[in-house]
Amino acid sequence: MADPRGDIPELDTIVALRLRQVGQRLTPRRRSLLQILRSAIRPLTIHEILDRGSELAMSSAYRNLTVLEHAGVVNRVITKEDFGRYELAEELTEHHHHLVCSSCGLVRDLLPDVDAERLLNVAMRRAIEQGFAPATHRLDIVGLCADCAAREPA
Amino acid sequence: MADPRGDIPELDTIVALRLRQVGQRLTPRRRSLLQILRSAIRPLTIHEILDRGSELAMSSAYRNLTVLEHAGVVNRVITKEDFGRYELAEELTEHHHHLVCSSCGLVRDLLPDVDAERLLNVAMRRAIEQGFAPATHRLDIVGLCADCAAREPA
DNA sequence: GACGATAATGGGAGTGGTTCTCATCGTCAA
DNA sequence: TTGACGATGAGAACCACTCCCATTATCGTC
Repeated sequence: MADPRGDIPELDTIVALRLRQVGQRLTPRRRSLLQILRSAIRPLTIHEILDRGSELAMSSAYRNLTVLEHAGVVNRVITKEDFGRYELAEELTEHHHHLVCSSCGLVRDLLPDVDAERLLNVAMRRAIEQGFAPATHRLDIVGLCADCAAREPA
Repeated sequence: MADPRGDIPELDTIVALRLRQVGQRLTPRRRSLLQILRSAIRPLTIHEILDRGSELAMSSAYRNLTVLEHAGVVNRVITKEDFGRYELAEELTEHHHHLVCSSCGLVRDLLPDVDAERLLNVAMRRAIEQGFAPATHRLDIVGLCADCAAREPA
């Protein structure tokens, strides 16, 4: 029922707290960046962000996204494309995976199911055995989106 | 017993075939690139490749890695670092996942286990339900490597 | 083995995403 | 109001990567 990207009343409060913990403030620019990311249904590129954000300098966008990422409220998503995409951190939305189209570069969110996540813990445990301290994971399903699959019969 | 990165007698044969299928040849440069990747225990950056490959121009390295990737024998790995890493395609080694250190950027291979793969099949099936045609997947376990964990008590 | 067509190579210039610099502006406390 | 300090924005700088093109190697054919 509740859309995970919908209203999170205390989002500002949470974000302000996180920022304060790393010695940063919640400025108007940062608030509008979060607003833009919150209303998106997929990770956005810098240009998509600038298009939606009025009066936002590119340098400020990059700088603030980095600050927000460091504060743990924004996540930089990496794909096969040669530029980054940004989304709200999972803790502020929901843990999810990505569908990545290898043809057109489209990235779409995919909510995982409970059973799948449980299985993943096994992989985490094996990481620990190797001296690694796992914090989270990234799962991308790579293939062709519906549009590209229709276009490429191969 | 058998090290997955060890000798694969017909590697050249397989690679030559794959290249021919996309209208390319197995040249000395490409052979040496494969040799370098084969002897590595983790995905290599361009600079690591150039350091190990004598007399290899950067433009040729990039061009040939792209050709090899297109032929399906090399895989470009993306991390949080702002440059790519290359490894032999899974079909020539073994399907595996990556441990990615969020602090120092280290990438290490992790052989998957049956349960983890089962999870992925679940995720793939759900991708199909959404009109997506999955071809492969990427699973990264993100956290702190042993060295960074020791350095950062947090 | 020589020749010609075609592809591969390598150096350097070009491209574009991202970061850095710094002068200016805004914010907050006193 | 003032002063200190952080945030902002415009553009320069940076760097991974790609493109261009003259040179060189490869392969089939005579």
